[in-house]
Amino acid sequence: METLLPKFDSVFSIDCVIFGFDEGELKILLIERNEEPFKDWWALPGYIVEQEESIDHAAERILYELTGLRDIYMDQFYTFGDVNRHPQGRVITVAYYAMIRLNGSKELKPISNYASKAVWISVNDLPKLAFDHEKIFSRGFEKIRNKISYQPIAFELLPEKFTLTQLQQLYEVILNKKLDKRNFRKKMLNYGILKELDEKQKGVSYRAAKLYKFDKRKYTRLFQKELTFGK
Amino acid sequence: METLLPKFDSVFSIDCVIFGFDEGELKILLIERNEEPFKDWWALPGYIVEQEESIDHAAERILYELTGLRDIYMDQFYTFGDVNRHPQGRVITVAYYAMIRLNGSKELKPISNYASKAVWISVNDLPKLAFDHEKIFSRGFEKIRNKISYQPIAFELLPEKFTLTQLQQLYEVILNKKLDKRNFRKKMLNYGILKELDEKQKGVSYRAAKLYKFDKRKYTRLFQKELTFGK
DNA sequence: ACAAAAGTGTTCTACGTACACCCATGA
DNA sequence: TCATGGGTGTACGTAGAACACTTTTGT
Repeated sequence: METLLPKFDSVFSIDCVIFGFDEGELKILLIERNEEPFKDWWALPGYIVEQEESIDHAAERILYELTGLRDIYMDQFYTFGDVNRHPQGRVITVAYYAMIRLNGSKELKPISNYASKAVWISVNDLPKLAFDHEKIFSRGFEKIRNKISYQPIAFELLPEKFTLTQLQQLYEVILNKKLDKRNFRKKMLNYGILKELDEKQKGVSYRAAKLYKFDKRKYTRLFQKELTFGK
Repeated sequence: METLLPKFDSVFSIDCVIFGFDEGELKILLIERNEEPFKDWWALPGYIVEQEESIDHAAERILYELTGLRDIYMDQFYTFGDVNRHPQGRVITVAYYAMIRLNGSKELKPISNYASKAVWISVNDLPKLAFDHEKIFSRGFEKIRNKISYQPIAFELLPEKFTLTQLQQLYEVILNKKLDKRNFRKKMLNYGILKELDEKQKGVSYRAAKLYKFDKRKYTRLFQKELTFGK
């Protein structure tokens, strides 16, 4: 391909804020870097975009390399382009968030070679992060906090079958406030996007709760537009 | 600066969707390119980010070169990174929108040399655009349509002193629907963020309307959070 | 006097919010 | 039988939505 474009010493990268919900806590996936710079620091999973790869594809690839998962809900949310954000040169990074169903079976398969390990860490308990990754995380968190109020993204984080209490807990940790149980349930059920199952929770030492499913079919039929959750 | 980073044939650029409101119409600023590729096509104003320049700075620079204006409301909204979006190589572009007070005096000072002219064109009457700029425009328009519902960005487009009818017209063109006059005025005035002036409209051949100002001081005092306009 | 837009209130409905107790289950 | 969360209803206040006529001003 002929190019008339000027050449700069510049690189694109992708960084991902990958959310999971487990044991009542909102977590993100962090890696421990085993490359300079910031070797041995915690960082968001991310890497350089390849020459012949779209940025969406790069985001999916990075997620796959770390988790073995495909077809995950991902969304681009901001691009960070300060001159000195990377100590070794000009790197502009496009940030994505993803939401993963942890399902108890949260085994990670880090196929990647740029991370010595990958772990889920509660968003309330994050270590210092490499580069400007704390800023990136904050902005991503703000984004989903915002989005959960008008889009049904919460269901991406829950197991397929969940109780209303689990759903409420998830809203509470993302919005960082207590919600009223009766009001929450009334509102949720009123939307008509939950399918009540004939099944109950198992293995709890108290009254078992009914299980529900997110009814995506009904959701898209009812709402071309948007909901307002969690307010 | 030592660099261990790989080198790609890749370039960052910025593209801007610059909105203005004039004669009851929402317009954007387009340039006619005088460089290949897409020479003589209409395009969004945009250019390559310089080596030692942040992307926010690049966006402001591009706006300044075309309009002579600084300190304008600008916001990054999406990054477009498909492999073949530029015919001459890999170009990832970060898109910004801006809002400009046209004020009748809408003279443009295109200091730039990559555009043979720049004009304001109604969003309802756009020509075919170069590259993927139609996609970029649509996404930017969607973004402000969304944002105007919960943030007071409309005032960035209006003259300092405006009538309630002008304000309503602006909401109507952005939201693309008719609003009820009485409800609109009641709601707007209830927020308490408009300052009623002792002045009236001039030069109209019918009953002159009261002029208002956006009271930014009151706005920030009242709302740490957000409003919901235009619904 | 006419044309054009300014300006103004009420009613109904829907939704958010506050609030506390009994129930079912497993240990 | 006890501990633990599951599950439920009412009353109030607020905000959005529907809806039409009179007033002012310049020509």
